Amino acid sequence: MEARARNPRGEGDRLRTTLLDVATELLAEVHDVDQLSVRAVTSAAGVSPTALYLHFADKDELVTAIKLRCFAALKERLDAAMAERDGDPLSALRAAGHAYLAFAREQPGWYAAIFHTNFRKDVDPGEYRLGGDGMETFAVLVTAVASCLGRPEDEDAFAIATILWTALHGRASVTRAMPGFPFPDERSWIERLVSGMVDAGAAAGDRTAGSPAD
Amino acid sequence: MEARARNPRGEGDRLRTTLLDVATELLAEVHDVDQLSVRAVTSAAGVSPTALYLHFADKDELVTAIKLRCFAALKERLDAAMAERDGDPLSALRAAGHAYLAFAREQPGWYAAIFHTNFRKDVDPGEYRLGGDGMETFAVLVTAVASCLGRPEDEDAFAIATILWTALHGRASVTRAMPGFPFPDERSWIERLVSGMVDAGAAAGDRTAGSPAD
DNA sequence: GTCGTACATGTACAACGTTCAGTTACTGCC
DNA sequence: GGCAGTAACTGAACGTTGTACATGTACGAC
Repeated sequence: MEARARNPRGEGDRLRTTLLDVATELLAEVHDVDQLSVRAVTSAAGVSPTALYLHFADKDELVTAIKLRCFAALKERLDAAMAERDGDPLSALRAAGHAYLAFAREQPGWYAAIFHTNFRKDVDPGEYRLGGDGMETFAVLVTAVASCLGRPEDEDAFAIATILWTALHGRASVTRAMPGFPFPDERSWIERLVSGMVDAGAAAGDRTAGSPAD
Repeated sequence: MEARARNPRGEGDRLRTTLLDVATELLAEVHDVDQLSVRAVTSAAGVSPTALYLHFADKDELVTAIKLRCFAALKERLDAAMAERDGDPLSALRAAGHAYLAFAREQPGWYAAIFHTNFRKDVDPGEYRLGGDGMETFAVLVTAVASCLGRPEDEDAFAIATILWTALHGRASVTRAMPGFPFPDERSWIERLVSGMVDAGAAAGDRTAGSPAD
């Protein structure tokens, strides 16, 4: 829609960034990547539809790039929430849970993009992975769990972290798909989840390691 | 594609069933409702594309009907798994967990359909709900949790059941979106989840009710 | 000035969901 | 038997989608 001057020579990549900016912005409004059309993105960027293909092989590649951005935004939010409770790992874990659900609630389009699956039939299933930011973010969770347990980042901490994450994601996902579902209030639910799993982990650790309980 | 004789008078509704049958079957192959086109469904049913609109207002209504079927299939699977362990609620809970993940793994299209969100902008958000079968299925989970705790189906049992469900759904969803994620093996993961949450619930119950532990 | 190339645009196509007017064939009525 | 009525379905067409391919345009180097 907007008038736009062509980029100077050597600066063609600027359009790539612009397209990503615009697409991310639009995604915040439509709440679903499938609702985000190539034409809507390019037109909002002030460019012809086919200009997108100078910077992305197809829409899928655009979406993948958007996913990375959304993941980074989520990571930022979680990091901030946990940093506020630095020194109190249990409290940090709860804060992360609230931040996670808040992000999913307030930015449903971005959140959904992270978990979006493009099931083209010619897909290489091993291709899909947790992007760099993703694994880093998850590692923060594992660290927090480990320090709650007062133990190194072993398999137990990892397993507990996966349970916390999947439960949070599950609640976010169910809330989106079935807004009517009568979830318990967020605070008590997260409290139950976090302390339940951490306590179980601590008990298991005591049994195997023989370390004293607090 | 197939040749097809028109239905006799008064039996027009048969096509509705046929379309649902065919669509459900195709969905098992394509793994994504968005990949399921009206034309593919109608052509597989041996009928013109527009015939679908004699029985469904739009594709959305078709998808909604499919969702109900998929939910019923999931419920059937869970019921069967839990029935096998009748009398041992903890074991039944674990079996349900395995059955749940197995369903999501073996019928990804059906499973995804259950949680599919049609985010048309003219949506009534309160409209989306856990269908009849859905709430029933969940109620079974609540019952199992309650009998693990040896207590009535109170808020605790409900809250624990939501955590179990969301964690299971979360794992299924993450596995689909990020097949590379290194989850702990299913058996130990479910064991940790179920016993962790149930133990926590039992401990909390003891504290509030003062009933003896077993 | 004119040439090469980086940065785009314009046209076109097949597939999609959907609308609406039209066709087919069975049923009850005279 | 003929004919109207209607249930069951088709065909053509529209706007939108992702995308391929040919084309245009302006700037820096010679």
